[in-house]
Amino acid sequence: MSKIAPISGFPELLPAEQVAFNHALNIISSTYQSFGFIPLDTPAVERVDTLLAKGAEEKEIYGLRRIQAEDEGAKELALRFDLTVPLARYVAQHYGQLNFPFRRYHIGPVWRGERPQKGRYRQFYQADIDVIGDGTLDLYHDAELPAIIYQIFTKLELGKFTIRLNNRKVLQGFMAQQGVEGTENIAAAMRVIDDLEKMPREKVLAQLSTLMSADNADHTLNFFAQSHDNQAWLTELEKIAENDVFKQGVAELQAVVGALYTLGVPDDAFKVDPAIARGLGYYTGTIYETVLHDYPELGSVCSGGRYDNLAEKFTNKPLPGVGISIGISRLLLPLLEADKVPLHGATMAKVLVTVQEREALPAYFELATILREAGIATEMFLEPKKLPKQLKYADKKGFQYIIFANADELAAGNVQLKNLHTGEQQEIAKADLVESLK
RNA sequence: GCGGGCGUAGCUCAGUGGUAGAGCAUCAGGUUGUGGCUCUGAGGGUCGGGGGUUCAAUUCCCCUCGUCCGCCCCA
Repeated sequence: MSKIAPISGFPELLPAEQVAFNHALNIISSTYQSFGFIPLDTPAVERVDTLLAKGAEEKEIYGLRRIQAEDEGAKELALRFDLTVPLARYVAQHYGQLNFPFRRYHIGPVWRGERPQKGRYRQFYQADIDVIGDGTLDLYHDAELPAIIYQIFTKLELGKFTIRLNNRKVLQGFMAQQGVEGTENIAAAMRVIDDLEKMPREKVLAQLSTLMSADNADHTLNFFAQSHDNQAWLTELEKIAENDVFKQGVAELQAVVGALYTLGVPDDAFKVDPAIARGLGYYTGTIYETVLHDYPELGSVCSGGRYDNLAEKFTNKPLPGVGISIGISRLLLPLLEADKVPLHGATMAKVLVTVQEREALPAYFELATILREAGIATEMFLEPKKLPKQLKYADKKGFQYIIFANADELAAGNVQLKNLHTGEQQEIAKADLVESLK
C-alpha cells in the first residue's frame, strides 16, 4: 500500500488537470511573446556559490550529488530556487552577446526545501518576465510589465483581480521622515507596514514604536491605514513628501500610473497601495503584487518590481531591471483541487479516428494524416475493440469529434463525422473533411 | 525548526478484540454501426511498517515511516 505514495511538496496532475494547466501556460507564454519577449530556458542546476550570491538561505537549497559518489563533496551544484538568480548569472555571463534592453521570459519549475502546505510546494512553477537595461532602463518598462500581466489575468478568466502598485522609495522616504535611520531599520519598518492587514493594531504600534517615536508610530499607522483611490493616493503622497527619496518615489509612481493609462490598463485593474513592501530586499523602486478578488486566501499570485542592479554579484556592469513573476503552481493548483478551473477534456486532440475494419487500417491512417497535415490534432484508436468501446473512450477523454467508416463508406470515399458534444452526425466526403472541421 | 490531524480496494470513505464492507472507478456481458443513462456479473486488500498486550489485533498500547493542515517564511 505505501509502496507508491505522493512525495510531499512535489505535486503532479491528472490528465484533464494537466491539459488545463498547460492551457494557462500557453496563455502566459503567448502573451509574453506578443510583447516581443524571447523564451529563455537556463539549466535547472546552478553552482551553489552562484545561488548563494544573492544571500539565499542554505537550508532551502537542494544540493545535487550522484548516489554512487564516494565522497560527500556534493556541495558544488544545486537546484535553482528561483529564476532571477539564473537570469542575473546569464546576463552577466553573456553580456557581450546580448542586445539591451534584454527582454526574456522564463517558465519553469524551481525547488525549495521548505515545509509544504496549502499553496506552498517544494517544486513549483514560476513564469518570470524581466527587462534588463544596460546602464539605464526607462521607467516606461515599469508600466509595460503590469500591462502584460493585466492582459494575462484577463485571459485566464479567474475573476476580478487587482494589481497593487507601490514604490519602495516612497516607503523609504516616508520612514526616514518619521526618524527611522539605517537601511536595516527602514526595512524592518517596511515589513511591519506590509503586514498591516494581518496584524492587530496594537501589535503594529508596538513594533513601530521600537523603530520610531510613539507619536510617529501612531501617525504612520494612521497614514497607511487610509483608503484612497489611485489619484487621491498620489495627491496625498505628493503633499507630504519632503525628502528627495520620497519625492522621487512619488514622481516615479505618478509616471508609472500615467503610463498604465496610456497602455490601456483600466483604473480598476490596479491600485496604488503605499502599504505593500515585498519581502525581498533587492527591489529598489516600483513594486507589484497581484491578488484575485475571489481567492484572497491565495495571497499574492504575481509579484515583482524594479531593481537597480540585477547582477552586481557577477559583473561590474550596472544592469538595472524590472520583472514580474507569476506563481503558476500557487495560483492554479489550489484552484484545480477546488474544481474552480474549468476542465475541457483529457486530450490534446480534437478528433478521434475510430477503426472498424482492421484490414482497412491504411485507409484510416490516411484520414488521420490528412487532418494532421491541415493542423487538426488527431488521434487514432489502434486497439482492436468494438465501436461502442471506442466511442466510450472518446467520450471519457473529451474528444469533440469522432470519425468512423465501414468498408462500404471507405470504398465510396465517405466517412461519418460525429460531434460528440452535440450528438450531430453527418456523412461527408473525405475531401470535405478538413473544411468541416476547421 | 515547532504544533496538530489522518493512514482500511485504483479513488472517497464506513466498520469491528474472533483475519473486512459501500459508493465511484476498472473489466466482461445485456447491445455485431453509435458514447453519456440503466441492468447483471467479475476482478481487486499481507487494514502503512515494526514491536507489545491477548487464546486471538485491522481494532488496544508504544515506536517508526508517510501524508495533510497551521506557525515561520515566501510564489
